Amino acid sequence: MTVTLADVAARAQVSPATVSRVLNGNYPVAASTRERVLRAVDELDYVLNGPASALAAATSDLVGILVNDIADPFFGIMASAIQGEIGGPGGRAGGERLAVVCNTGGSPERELTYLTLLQRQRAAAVVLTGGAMENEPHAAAVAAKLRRLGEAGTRIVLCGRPPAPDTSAIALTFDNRGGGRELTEHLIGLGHRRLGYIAGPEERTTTRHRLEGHRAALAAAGIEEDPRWTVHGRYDRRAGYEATLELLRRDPSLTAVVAANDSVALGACAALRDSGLRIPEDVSVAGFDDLPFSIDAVPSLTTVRLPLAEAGARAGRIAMGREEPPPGGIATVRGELMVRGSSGVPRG
Amino acid sequence: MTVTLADVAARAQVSPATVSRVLNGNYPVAASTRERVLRAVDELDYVLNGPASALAAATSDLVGILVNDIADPFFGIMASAIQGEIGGPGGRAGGERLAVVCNTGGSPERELTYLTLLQRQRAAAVVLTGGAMENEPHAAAVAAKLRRLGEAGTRIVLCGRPPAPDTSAIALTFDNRGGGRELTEHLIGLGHRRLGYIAGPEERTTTRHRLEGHRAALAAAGIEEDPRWTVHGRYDRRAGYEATLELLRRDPSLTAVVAANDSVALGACAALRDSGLRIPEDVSVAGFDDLPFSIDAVPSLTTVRLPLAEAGARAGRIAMGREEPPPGGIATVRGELMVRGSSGVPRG
DNA sequence: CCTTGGATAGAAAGCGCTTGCTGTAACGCT
DNA sequence: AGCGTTACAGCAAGCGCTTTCTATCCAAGG
Repeated sequence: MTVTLADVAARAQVSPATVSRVLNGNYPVAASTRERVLRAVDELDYVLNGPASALAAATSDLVGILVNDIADPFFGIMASAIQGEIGGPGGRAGGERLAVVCNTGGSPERELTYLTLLQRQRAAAVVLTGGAMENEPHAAAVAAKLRRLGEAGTRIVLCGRPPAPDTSAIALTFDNRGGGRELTEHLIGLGHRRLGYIAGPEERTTTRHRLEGHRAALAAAGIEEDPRWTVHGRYDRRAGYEATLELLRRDPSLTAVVAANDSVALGACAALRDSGLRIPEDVSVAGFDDLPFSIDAVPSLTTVRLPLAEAGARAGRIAMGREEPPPGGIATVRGELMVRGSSGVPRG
Repeated sequence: MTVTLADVAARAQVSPATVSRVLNGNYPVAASTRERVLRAVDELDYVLNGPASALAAATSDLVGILVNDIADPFFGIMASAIQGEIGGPGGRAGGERLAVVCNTGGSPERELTYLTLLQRQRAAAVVLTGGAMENEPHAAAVAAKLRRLGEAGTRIVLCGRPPAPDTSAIALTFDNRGGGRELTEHLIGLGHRRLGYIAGPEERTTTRHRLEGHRAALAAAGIEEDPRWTVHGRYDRRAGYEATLELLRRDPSLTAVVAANDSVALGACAALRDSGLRIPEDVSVAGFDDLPFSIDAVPSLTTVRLPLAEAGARAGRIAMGREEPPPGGIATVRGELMVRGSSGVPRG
């Protein structure tokens, strides 16, 4: 049936142990023997049995990447960068590791399920991307899971996610608060005093941090915030569209709309246009993340650029043990304000 | 150290065999025993050892999804849909399957590497998304790999990819040719006679099929194509921008630009604007795929909608054996022309 | 009251690979 | 020449689980 190590060994006239060692290249094997073995492997078209190998060696070459929404380029870009650092050489058995992307869809249960599945597969490393849920029992469950994974030797890296105390997880955290604050300061600097804010889903750290930054900027400028100015919704275009209509209904005098991210901002732009308002003459709009399409919006989007690819690559290297973790296991990744056409001086 | 089946068995005062049977639920176990076992599992916080299980049972619960570019929503949307159908119950051991997304980056070598890795893991199924390379030796290598995977019992589904003859692969193919033709017919119908075409990378089936559709429409309308009107590039915004400038340089009298996909079209729009041309008054633009952001372009993009999520979901179900494959193992998925603001009657 | 059979539970043989330990040549040194 | 080394190669013991076959118990049938 399927070719096994023993078959290769027989064909190469050596013991299975020798074949294994040739394949793993972690033990001296005479060049002539190695060649004979490799030829046999080739001739028989042998493919290592991953599970058997993982069982015997008590390690696997699987690396898990958890994302909230794989259809969102925010995660896609990070995942791509992470995977780019993982696919390369550096491991056992041909130096290939299987980087796998798991889509939680933002669901706490699926997040835990995937972590269990990865634990079951004895993953070599796990990278969790994006914000975390602020739901206490869930957070505790995740922390417990991470602790157990860490104890089992799985390296854990958080990319764009707040640190997980009491775990061995390395955290590369985005400075969402700082970025949010800078963005709103920019708008205030232009003269805006009545700013709507379209926040992401509640109970997410990203949502809260960006909103806190926004409010900090308002407070620093002595602007008293009107509760009507904040609406929560999902992190997508549709939510931005609807939230904007709602904001306009609540207070038509708003001169700026700050969105939780770029997709939401795009929806906001559409809603404003459909309401007959010009951007930025009537209302300024700002996003967050600076995804590739943001520059193509008309007018192009003022936003905060997050170095997603760089952060992902770094997370990937750390997960592979190819880069030193930051001191204290925590690093903050800052965003950069990108001022573009969608923000301007308010009318009147 | 780590908890094993035997530990659970000891705690529940049963044999390991019984624990295994409780966990897999494929053999009668008295309710009282089952409960005792489950309690022990819970108390010890036991997690099955995936590799050991896969080895003993000669099957695994891994499902691979190959994508060309995970940062591109085109693939993200499909991957998300596929995964949505796979994550659910229906398998062994808790009914969870690990759907893993592998990013080939469009590289033939990585595609083969990933297929080998999945073969090594004895994946339960593999879904390949997106166009294939038209490089003969590579195509043959992939076909051989797929054949071997199929023989090993791995179910194979192609989603948005042409059929692979002589393999057991089920194919859900996008009608790129038909879509391309319809799109160009629309533009011709508006009165355009000089149409630039920004094609994707050569050697890809998707690129060729869309281009063939375009040319078929031109031919049907009796328009002789000028070789200067076609430029090849990558499937991203940047390539679209540059290709458009090149097209304009070659023939400033073009009245329409057809792009290989929406991202490219967005880049084309930017280039046209930067060249001082209005859309669609001076030049019409069309894309392909109808990704979520396309409707937010200004003007919104005329394009061909591909039912990515539906096709992905179907592919996922077929991969899980929960839906009958189409007759002959091949189904064609049609696109739908979406006429929007970026296409109009040519000037003059 | 013994037999028959259904329902469970256990014993044990692997699944295919890795690796510590045990040979065994060939080599270099005094 | 004799002996310690070095450099490979092989043996065999698992890794933790699944599953076939067998054993046991008990209720029902004769």
